[in-house]
Amino acid sequence: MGTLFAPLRTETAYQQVCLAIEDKILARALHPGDPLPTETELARQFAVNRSTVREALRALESRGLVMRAPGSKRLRVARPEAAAVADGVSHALVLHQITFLQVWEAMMLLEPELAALAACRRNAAQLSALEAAARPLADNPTLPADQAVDHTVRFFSLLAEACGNHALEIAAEPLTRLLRPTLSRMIDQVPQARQRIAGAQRRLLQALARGDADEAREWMGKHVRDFRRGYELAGIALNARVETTATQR
Amino acid sequence: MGTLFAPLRTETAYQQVCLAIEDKILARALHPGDPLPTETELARQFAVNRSTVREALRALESRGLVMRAPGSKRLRVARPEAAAVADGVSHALVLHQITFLQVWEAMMLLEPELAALAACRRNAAQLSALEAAARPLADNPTLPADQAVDHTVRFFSLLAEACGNHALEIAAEPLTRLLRPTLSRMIDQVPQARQRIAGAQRRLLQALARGDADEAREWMGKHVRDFRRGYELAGIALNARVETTATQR
DNA sequence: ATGGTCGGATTGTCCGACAATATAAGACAG
DNA sequence: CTGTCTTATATTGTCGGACAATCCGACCAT
Repeated sequence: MGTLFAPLRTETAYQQVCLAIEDKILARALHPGDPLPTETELARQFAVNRSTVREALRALESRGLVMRAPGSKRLRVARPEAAAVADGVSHALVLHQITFLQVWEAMMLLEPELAALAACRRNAAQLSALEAAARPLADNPTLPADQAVDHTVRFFSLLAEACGNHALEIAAEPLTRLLRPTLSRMIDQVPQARQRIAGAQRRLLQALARGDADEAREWMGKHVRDFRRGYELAGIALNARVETTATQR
Repeated sequence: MGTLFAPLRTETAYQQVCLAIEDKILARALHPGDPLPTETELARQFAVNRSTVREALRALESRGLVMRAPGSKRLRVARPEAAAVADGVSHALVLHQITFLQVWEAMMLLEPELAALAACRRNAAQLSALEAAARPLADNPTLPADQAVDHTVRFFSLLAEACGNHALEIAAEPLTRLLRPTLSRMIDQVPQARQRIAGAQRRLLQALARGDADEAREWMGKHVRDFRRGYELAGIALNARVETTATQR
């Protein structure tokens, strides 16, 4: 077993540049919001060609470690937002051929506790944002499926945000995202789906407003369980691989 | 509130190329393992310069959607491995200034259930891999802290792998990774830490071997709770921001 | 302060080049 | 025919330079 030599890694120039900048960001030598030096300046400092720097920057950019403010040219140090991270994770899950059942199992585990935490920690703004997200579906029982899905998914995201734990928020976000593609089919084919969702959201909101963690957990459990039943009713195989819609960003 | 216009997005060429390839991969038009066309060929097809293609490829590469086999020139379609995804997530969490307490809270939620699932679903190979990971620490109560950390973390990873749910595995991996940097400090300063860890792992293994989900959940709960106590004993502030070690890849 | 003009700086994209080396093709011995 | 060696070709990594578009800052006039 004791291998004497490890396969030696010769890192290309753009990888080294990428790692160097990444390390500086993670070590907080560069703070989110700070403008990055210009490409020519970086090329000068690393003593490489501008093209090489650019390749490194594209790698950092795609991971959300650097971003540019909308309508701006300059790259700035950033921290990857939940949405960006979730994107990467959900892509990985799709390619790993995750089944709906696995996604559901993970949601069953996370979401109720997440709701319980949110009941204790949500602030007023988050609560009203959640109420706003629930309203369209509650007011209009014949909302087009697309919009119903949007609001359902958004409700989950807002709730995760309200739970006061970024780690859990980021863990949960990809799951709801994977729900989306099949959800509209389900909502279309199961007549009572909209009403069940609206009902669960209403009870959840009441629990959140009261700060009743147990009640919130309870209803989120019912809510997530409903999805599974809905899929069964809609005839969607539970062991079908989850798909993905076109990249949302 | 009602903004009339949305900020219009003009996507640059390399972004379009990147998205085009990404879509093809996610839609399974390109399968993992398939070799990608050469850069010149891609440049021809997209009718852009090779430099532009390269920038797109670097973005895909950094997200693990394409990789090159070691010692190979050609890029191949790949699926992001758990390790790669966890890397991105943990970086995000670090930059979001997650506290140890939040990481611990998330682990408290995930790990016991994950252990329970693993008890039901682990196969023989996974079990023996777990045993092998636990052995060094069990045999040698004075193992250097670094190695003790390695094996502790590895045990978590293997357990996640054995739970039979990729979604949960990928959700849990970043958490244990965030544990690592501070863990060696804790193990060094708390004399009984090694023994507690080894004991918990032993009981967990027994439960896993028997397929006893409840027992596994129970002991994983104790195990994770121990970390918190260990941190308190070591005088590590629970609301300290988690850090990151140099990139591991 | 607001709005308009202008020049320099910066990025996005292109072109062409070359060394290093992986890959494929061919030659050759067993 | 199979396996190994040699050679030629293709491909990538990196470089240098170029140019249009456009963002930024300064300067100016109201």
